[in-house]
Amino acid sequence: MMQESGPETKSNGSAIQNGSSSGNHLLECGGLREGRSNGEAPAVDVGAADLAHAQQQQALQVARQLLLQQQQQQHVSGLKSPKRNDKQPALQVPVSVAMMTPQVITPQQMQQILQQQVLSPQQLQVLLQQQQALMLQQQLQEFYKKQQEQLQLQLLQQQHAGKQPKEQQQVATQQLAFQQQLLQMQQLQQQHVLSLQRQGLLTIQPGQPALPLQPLAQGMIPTELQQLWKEVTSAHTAEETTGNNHSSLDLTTTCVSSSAPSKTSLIMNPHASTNGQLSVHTPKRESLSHEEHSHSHPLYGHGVCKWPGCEAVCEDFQSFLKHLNSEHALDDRSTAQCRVQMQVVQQLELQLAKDKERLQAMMTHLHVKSTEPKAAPQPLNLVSSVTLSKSASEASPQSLPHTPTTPTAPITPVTQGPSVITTTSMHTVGPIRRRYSDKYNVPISSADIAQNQEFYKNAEVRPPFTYASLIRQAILESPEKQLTLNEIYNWFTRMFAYFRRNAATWKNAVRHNLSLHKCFVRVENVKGAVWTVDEVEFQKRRPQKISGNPSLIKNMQSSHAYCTPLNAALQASMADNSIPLYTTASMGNPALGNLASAIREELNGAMEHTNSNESDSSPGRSPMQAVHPVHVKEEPLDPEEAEGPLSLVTTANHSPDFDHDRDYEDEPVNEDME
DNA sequence: AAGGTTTTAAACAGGA
DNA sequence: ATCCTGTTTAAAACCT
Repeated sequence: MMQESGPETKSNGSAIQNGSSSGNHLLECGGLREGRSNGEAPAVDVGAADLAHAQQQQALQVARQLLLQQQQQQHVSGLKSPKRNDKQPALQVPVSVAMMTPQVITPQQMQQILQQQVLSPQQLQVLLQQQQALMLQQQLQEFYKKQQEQLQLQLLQQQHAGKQPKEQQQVATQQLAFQQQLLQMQQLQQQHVLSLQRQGLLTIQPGQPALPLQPLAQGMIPTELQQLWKEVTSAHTAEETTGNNHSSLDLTTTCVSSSAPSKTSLIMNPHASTNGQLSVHTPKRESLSHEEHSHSHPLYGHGVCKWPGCEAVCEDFQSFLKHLNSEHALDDRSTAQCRVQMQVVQQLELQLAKDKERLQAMMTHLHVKSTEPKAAPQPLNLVSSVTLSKSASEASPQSLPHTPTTPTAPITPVTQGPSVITTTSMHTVGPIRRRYSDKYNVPISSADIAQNQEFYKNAEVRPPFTYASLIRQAILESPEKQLTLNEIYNWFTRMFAYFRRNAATWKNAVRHNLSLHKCFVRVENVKGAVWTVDEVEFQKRRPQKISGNPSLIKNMQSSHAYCTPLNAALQASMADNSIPLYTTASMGNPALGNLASAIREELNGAMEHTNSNESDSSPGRSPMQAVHPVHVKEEPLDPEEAEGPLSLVTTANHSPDFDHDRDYEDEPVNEDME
């Protein structure tokens, strides 16, 4: 029965085969996504192939025309136009182009494209995103016009009327509000794109000009707008609105507002430094000098001071620092600007939440048949760190397009175009058997850490941990540090949605692992047999070591030396005590940040390694970057983050969702077969 | 590139 | 006979 499943997949159909094979390549290298998206012909009946092709061409033609129009408009407006567009199909048009061109596809045009159903879902999606971006752009421009008019009116009034303090304050207030709105709109667009990217929806391929965030932001604001901003800021300074009653916010600390941008950049930069799949950064950014990287400062970039409205050119970081201290010292003006920025950030966060919600609704709507509802709000890193293509085809080889929740390989049924939104974009993923070290490179938004437990509980995504690690975790979480096989099963199904299907497969794997690894000890009990963990053996099993940060490792080393002979429980608690160190350190690391098991594991691995071979901390491993103190410094540890990973442990045993003794039905491996 | 690890599949045995 | 548990082998993928 199961024997058949493997071969059957391979000989199943060309569509599926193509999908999964290209999907595998996809996993390996983001650059190939491009090729895949292009070359991928919709899986249609051979008889209809020509017709479909013609239709697709037609729709592509429409899309190209629209984009050409956009380009022309953009050219007229004097903006830089990427040159590759005309050569590339709609899918590959850089979003930045669309972002800067105030042209929206009419509903009719969109309808046309949609009705044809021949644009690949990716193409549709890009178009959709462009439309959203364009709407935003239009809003911005309208807003700009209105504000400009208002402002000029007010300036006139100010000149002619007597300068009464009240009016002055009013004007200043409005100017501030204006600044705020401008910034908000500007950042909203960035944020919007960013959010799309973080959802895994928007993928900028490495091969094409990536969306230049910074230039984009600047490009979106007409020069006069910036001029206006400067006027406003200077006017504001002149008037010295110390009282500033327009804002109810109390600027208790400047770090509040400054930490927000810094956080943003922290979120973005790691993304940029991954495999390029989700890269937001520009090629230009990539080519920044090492010095610049080492001096990364949220207020400094591209040799320019990024203080709102400043843009002073600073040749190097030192001069920037000087500039910062001299021009943006703690005074009323800076304080006011900070306050504004604070509000901007707040609004953006609100807006982002709304947009995310909207996106979720959109995807749910477009993806009725194959959406995993919980998948969208998940941290991006998780998606990228987890499995799929391959695993899905292995785990449920017959997974057909209609499979409701299986995050399958990019199978692209022509009749369900939109479903690919999730299968390809959301789950653009790594190979199934990635080990922890891989995930060191995967960035995470620290705020999402706490959600991961819920995520794995609800999203059918393969957890990036080995069976052995999971089994061990299950056992260690139990009060007695021992579990029956069935209880281990239950833990798996309780904690991971992924293990609620294909039970035969993973249960077999669990048993296999229990038997295979010496670290799992079977203990005869009155009621039967239970499984325990021999921690020493477990550590022997994994000589994988954490390199780098010797101090950190050494820190734990001493305690570990005493702990080694202790039983699993003691060691586990010891590891728990050390977790905050690693939690902070693993900020940029989704997989490690998620589960305490992984943290413990790494912890133990590191200590084991250090104990057995102190001088041999192999350098040059990217993983350690995530554990490096510099990150600790940049991302202050906040309680929520520190407790994120632990929450899995602490909440695991009282999950109301599942009945402990109720085993999930063994779903046949071929559940997806007709 | 080799060797170790992990996953998946499967055969088999013993007990309930 | 069937299911569960446990062991073992094998192959492939993955990782260092």
